[in-house]
Amino acid sequence: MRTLGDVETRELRYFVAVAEELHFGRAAQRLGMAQPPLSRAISQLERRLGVALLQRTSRSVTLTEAGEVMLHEARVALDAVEATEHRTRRAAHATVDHPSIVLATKAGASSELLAKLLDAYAAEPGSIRVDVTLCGPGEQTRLLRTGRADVAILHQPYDDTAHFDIEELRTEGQVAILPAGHVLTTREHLTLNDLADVPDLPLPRWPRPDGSYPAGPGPEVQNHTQLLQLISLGRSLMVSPDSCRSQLRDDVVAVPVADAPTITTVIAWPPHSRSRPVADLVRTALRL
Amino acid sequence: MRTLGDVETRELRYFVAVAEELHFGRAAQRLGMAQPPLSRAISQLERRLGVALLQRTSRSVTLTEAGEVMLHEARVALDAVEATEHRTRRAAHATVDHPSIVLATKAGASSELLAKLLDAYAAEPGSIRVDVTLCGPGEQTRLLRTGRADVAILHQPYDDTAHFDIEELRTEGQVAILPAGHVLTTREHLTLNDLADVPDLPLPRWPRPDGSYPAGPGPEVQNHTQLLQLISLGRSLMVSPDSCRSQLRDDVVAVPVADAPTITTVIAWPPHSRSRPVADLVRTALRL
DNA sequence: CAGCGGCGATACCTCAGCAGTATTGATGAG
DNA sequence: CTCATCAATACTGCTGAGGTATCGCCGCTG
Repeated sequence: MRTLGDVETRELRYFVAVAEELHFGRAAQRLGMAQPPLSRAISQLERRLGVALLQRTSRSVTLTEAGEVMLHEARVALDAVEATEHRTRRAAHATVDHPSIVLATKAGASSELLAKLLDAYAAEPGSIRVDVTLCGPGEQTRLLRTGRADVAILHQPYDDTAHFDIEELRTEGQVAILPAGHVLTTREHLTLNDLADVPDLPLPRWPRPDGSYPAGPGPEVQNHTQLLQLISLGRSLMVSPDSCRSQLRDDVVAVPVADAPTITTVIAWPPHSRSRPVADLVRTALRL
Repeated sequence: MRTLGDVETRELRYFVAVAEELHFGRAAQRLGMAQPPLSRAISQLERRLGVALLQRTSRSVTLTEAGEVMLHEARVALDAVEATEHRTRRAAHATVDHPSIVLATKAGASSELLAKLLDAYAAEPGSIRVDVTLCGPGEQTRLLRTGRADVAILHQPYDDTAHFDIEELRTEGQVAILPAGHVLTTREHLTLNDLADVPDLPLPRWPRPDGSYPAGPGPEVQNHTQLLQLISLGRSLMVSPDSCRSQLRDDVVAVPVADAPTITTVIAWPPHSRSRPVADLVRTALRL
């Protein structure tokens, strides 16, 4: 008989799968197992905790309030376990191989800032190799939480910085990127309201984490190059931090958006990091 | 055959036990199991990770660099798993029972501040019961990490706030608490150097987390009441935040210590807390 | 309203792998 | 050289995780 206080990661993974799918069959498939043992594992978990996590009818599965909490906490815990594995591996690797750190950043964002940072850090005494991982929006925090990256460049308020130590690097307003020659480009300033319903320039649709796209009129895009091309073709628009102006082609125009949220670029790292190189990199960033 | 990326909490618990004891036999005893399966489990873990965590001779066990990382990360991960369990239980409990939140604070610290906070919060609309857990120094952070508490009052720089969201409540200098009539009480200010080696007032010795005491000349103490009594008997001294003056008996005297680190009292909560009551409590604290 | 289909739970079985006992092998101390 | 200590190995037993077959519940449909 297993005692209380002995939850295994396997159980957490099972629960997260069911809680996300809200369907035992699909969850089992995703986990590469049969449905009955999954059902059993979940109800054992519930019995051991003495807590109902799911409300099941034969037609549907829903989360209880406690289940919602569990889902949230379990994701965090699983990330921490995964981070243990990755960071240990990387630590071992660093001792034999050349040490390096992994920096995660959103593709196409803050590139001059990043370039300056990497140059400045490389010039520091005792600096090591920095592997830059370009990832999709919102992916950086996950890499950092799961230990696949050591530092990340994030953008408040878009990215959730809750689990990290951060230092602010730069704060800037936002501009709308519009096709050259469009009516709106004649204005000095715009507001978000002006941009919400421009019939000929619908907002683009980005893929969700699972790869599907939300419904809507705008074009589906995977990256900023695509989007910029669509904008220059007069098919869409975007709102972006001020600093992106330096990289714009001349067939698009930037117009300040007065009431768009201010973007703060931050450098983030796991809260208990004891990595000397990470500390050096952060210090370098703050001196820029 | 278990695939990579499937570390179980059991393995982490085993590793932490061995890494802490640096002795397979004792670790096995602590885990309530025999030594051979523990040895096997650890070497399986190493093989699966492809990383040497321990250097064993038949006389001693030491951690490799990767092992140090693993120990640190594994503790964090295990706390997160434990937190999952506790918070889920508490969430379920809250829905049937009366909801409440648990506040952890160091015994004997910031009592007037805390009293004011609890009163002010109780007067708020929608406030719920607050269970106060008084714990030993440094214990608060563990309660918060493992989900046994929802908020804590911490004191920088003593407590490690790395894993939490915090708001500063108060900053204050420190004073030395001395027996009334002692020579040092005639001074306007003291320095830490003045206090380091007062032959008749040795610094007290507090228990370590495992219950043992460090060696030294000072008296062993378990709590502040004990220590205050020893001070009034002319056997010891202590350095404490300024605000403790209001609770002093008249047979001890407080003298400012010029170079002692400034103490910041902060309210801390887990970084991803979505608890409405916690947010209310923090807001109330900031308005004090 | 009866039959069908989808879905979670139950019953029962198999086997992987975890834990226990006994023993070996290595190494430092006396 | 011998003994004591401690981790690793060999072998065995059994718990419990996972698979298959099936049931029971319920919404849908003709």
